[in-house]
Amino acid sequence: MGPKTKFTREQIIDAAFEIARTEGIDSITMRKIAEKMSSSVAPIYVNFKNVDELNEALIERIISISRQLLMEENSGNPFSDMGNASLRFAMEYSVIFRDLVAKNGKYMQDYDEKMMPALIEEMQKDPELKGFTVDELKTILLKMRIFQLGLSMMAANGSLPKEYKKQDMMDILSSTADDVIMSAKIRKGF
Amino acid sequence: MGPKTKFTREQIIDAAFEIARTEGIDSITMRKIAEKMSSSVAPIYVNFKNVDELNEALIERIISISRQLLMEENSGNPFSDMGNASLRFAMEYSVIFRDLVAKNGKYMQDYDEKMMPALIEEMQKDPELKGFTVDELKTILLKMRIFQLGLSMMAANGSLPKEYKKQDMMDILSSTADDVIMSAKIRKGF
DNA sequence: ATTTTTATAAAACATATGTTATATAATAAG
DNA sequence: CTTATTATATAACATATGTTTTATAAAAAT
Repeated sequence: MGPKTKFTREQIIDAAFEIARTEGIDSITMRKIAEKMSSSVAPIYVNFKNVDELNEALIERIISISRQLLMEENSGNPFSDMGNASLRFAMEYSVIFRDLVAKNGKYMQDYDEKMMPALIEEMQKDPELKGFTVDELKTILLKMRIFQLGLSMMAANGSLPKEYKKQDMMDILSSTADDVIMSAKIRKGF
Repeated sequence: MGPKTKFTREQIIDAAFEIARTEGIDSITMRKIAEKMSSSVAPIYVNFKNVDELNEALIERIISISRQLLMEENSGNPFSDMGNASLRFAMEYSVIFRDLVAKNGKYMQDYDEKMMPALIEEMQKDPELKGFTVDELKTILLKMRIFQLGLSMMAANGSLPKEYKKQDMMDILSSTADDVIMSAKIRKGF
């Protein structure tokens, strides 16, 4: 029933991901993928109807990797976990991170909106955050999501101070979280 | 000495900018520019050696517009002015803003590094910020730059809450600035 | 008035890229 | 062993795009 398969769907996605990682998603071409696998473009078209379908598979792969990074974080503090996972992704896959943030509000947005309710729930359990209304918690969360995006973006762009290491980034993230929460408490009169 | 010029360098940059504004910088092509001007590509090559030179001119135009936006802000508070200018740019030219942040750490970076010393100086004059060391001021400034980038990015991506207007964005920016400064004071024992 | 210069248009050229068609050979089915 | 299937390579095709060439006409210089 035909010769043995030499190039699998996964290998093709691997090659595409590697190009995206180093040169950016827009730099992917069928011929480049083939070259990276030392094949022709034929195996690609056996596994994918066209370039759009391949891109979908690539996005899935990227999402799966980001999910993996998040699962590897387990401090117990979901804020911190999401911040660290986001930072790690932004640093390890900076080109892709920039592409995603710039091009696709969509995926990020869906992802965020899916996480929001769970995060609010987690916050409500946090003794540190007792006494806040849901609206107040939402504001705190929004501020932190904004800061986290800015921080990850700067990390990906290399526009943080040169001496900044990952730990410094995590520190400033956590310090700003403290700022926001402490100020919210003071405003409430705690 | 030749027929009257029908298409000036400025008109060409205008057309390129309009394409960048609506479709993104990468979507600019010589033929699209020509079509927008109802000309052939010939006038473009009279005014620019090649596409790289045109892109340089476009970047200059973009920088000049962002400078213009900043000059139009004059609250007296340089923080607030930069934040508002950044937000306005992100909202009015969201596609270009995303392109710039994603592709060109370079320009943004040069710009930021040029502004930093002036901003630190302004902060030292602010009575609100009396008593902080330069390093402490730098940390406050960094936090605010990070937040501002995240906020502008979210504004450009439309990923802020739907009901958020520009005023709400300016409010949350200013509120977070308060958070950061208030917390810094408390840490110092003020 | 003639010539020269040059802004523009139109077409051609070179290259890149997605996609499809064709040929080949390896494997399974009979 | 023969045939059918199919994974792969190669080449071809269609389109997009940067750039150059050629032709034309308008303005200036002579």
